[in-house]
Amino acid sequence: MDAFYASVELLRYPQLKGLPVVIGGGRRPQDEALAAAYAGRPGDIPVAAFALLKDYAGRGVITTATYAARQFGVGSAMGLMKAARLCPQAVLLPVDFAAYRRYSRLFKEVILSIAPVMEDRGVDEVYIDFTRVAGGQRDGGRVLARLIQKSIFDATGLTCSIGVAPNKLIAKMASEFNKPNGISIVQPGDLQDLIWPLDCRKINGVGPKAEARLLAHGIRTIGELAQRPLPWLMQQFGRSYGAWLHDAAWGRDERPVVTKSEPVSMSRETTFDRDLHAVHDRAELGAIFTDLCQRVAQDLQRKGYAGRTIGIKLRYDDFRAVTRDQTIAVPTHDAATIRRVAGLCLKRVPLDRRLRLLGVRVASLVPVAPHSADSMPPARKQGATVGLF
DNA sequence: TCTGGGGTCCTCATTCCT
DNA sequence: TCTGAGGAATGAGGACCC
Repeated sequence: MDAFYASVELLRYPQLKGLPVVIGGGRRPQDEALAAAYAGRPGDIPVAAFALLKDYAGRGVITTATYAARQFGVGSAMGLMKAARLCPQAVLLPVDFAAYRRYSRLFKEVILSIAPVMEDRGVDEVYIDFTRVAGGQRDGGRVLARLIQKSIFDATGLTCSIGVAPNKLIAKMASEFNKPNGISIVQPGDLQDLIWPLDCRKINGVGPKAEARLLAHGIRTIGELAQRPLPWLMQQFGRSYGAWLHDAAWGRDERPVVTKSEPVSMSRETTFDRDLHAVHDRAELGAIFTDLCQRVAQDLQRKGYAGRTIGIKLRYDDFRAVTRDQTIAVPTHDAATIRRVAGLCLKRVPLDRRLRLLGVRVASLVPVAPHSADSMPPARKQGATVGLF
């Protein structure tokens, strides 16, 4: 084997695994006090203090759910109202991104102290190249994987699942084999026995659309995909995606573990409590719009970026989404400039239907010196520039 | 009573320029 | 002057991921 990679996933709130618990639904002011009760102590959540799913009314979705809750058919990305029908007795916890970031940093620090070549894949997932880690090859990588698991648990109280394989593609699939808190090792010779029986949907990069198209051709498993000739796949799915599917089915993936990356865009968006109309709810929409621009500007300034491409996204009440953007000559992170250009974009979309979502995005980023907290310009008063609609 | 928020990457069409 | 190829930049939309 040329290289070992592992993908690691945090399992949140493992101590609640016996109870049906879902996390999601956004964060309301009344959640703050509850969150304070368990901040920093994920093992000691006052479950009784939280709402039951059946009492929820709103537009949120589930961020994650315990295995006990999943038995009722609820899971990530499902609307909370639908989940409440399936499992009304489930406990609903509000999301707490500040806590997730804290634990995320902790768990990545632990890994970096053991294996320095790490790729960040979000709040609870990383790839690791431990080709050059001392002892990384012992027992096929199992010894090192165990050490990482134990170190993460000691530091955070959280469990994780680890997949070890010749490349990132297979390591990711392997990490799913043995959840939670498992270690799975897949060697090149295991492709036919362990990977080919899986549904194509298990490939990271095959989503619901690609799965449906594959099924339409009678292709369900990765093994069936592997049997299709490359030219046929390229004809059906395009040169690039077809070739990628073929490689994936044969377990080929040459992507390195990337330790550094620059952001491409930053955005803020919000779904309204109720659908808003550009004319009837003009003042409310204008205030939200201004606020989104200010928040993007603050994000850019805090992280030290400016961007040339400014855009908007909106979603109508029928769930159609449209985007518009415009590129300006000089990169900016100024809230008023973003507001002005985003306003021009807004003029280019039809506003005859009600809206459920509005977003503002800045792309084509370049690094600039970050603003320190005390040098940040004060946020402009909301409503001061209402009236673009 | 459906369907969040914050991202990346890809494709395709259009326009402008050489 | 006409036509066309090809590349870069831009803009819109969509698939996918955590």
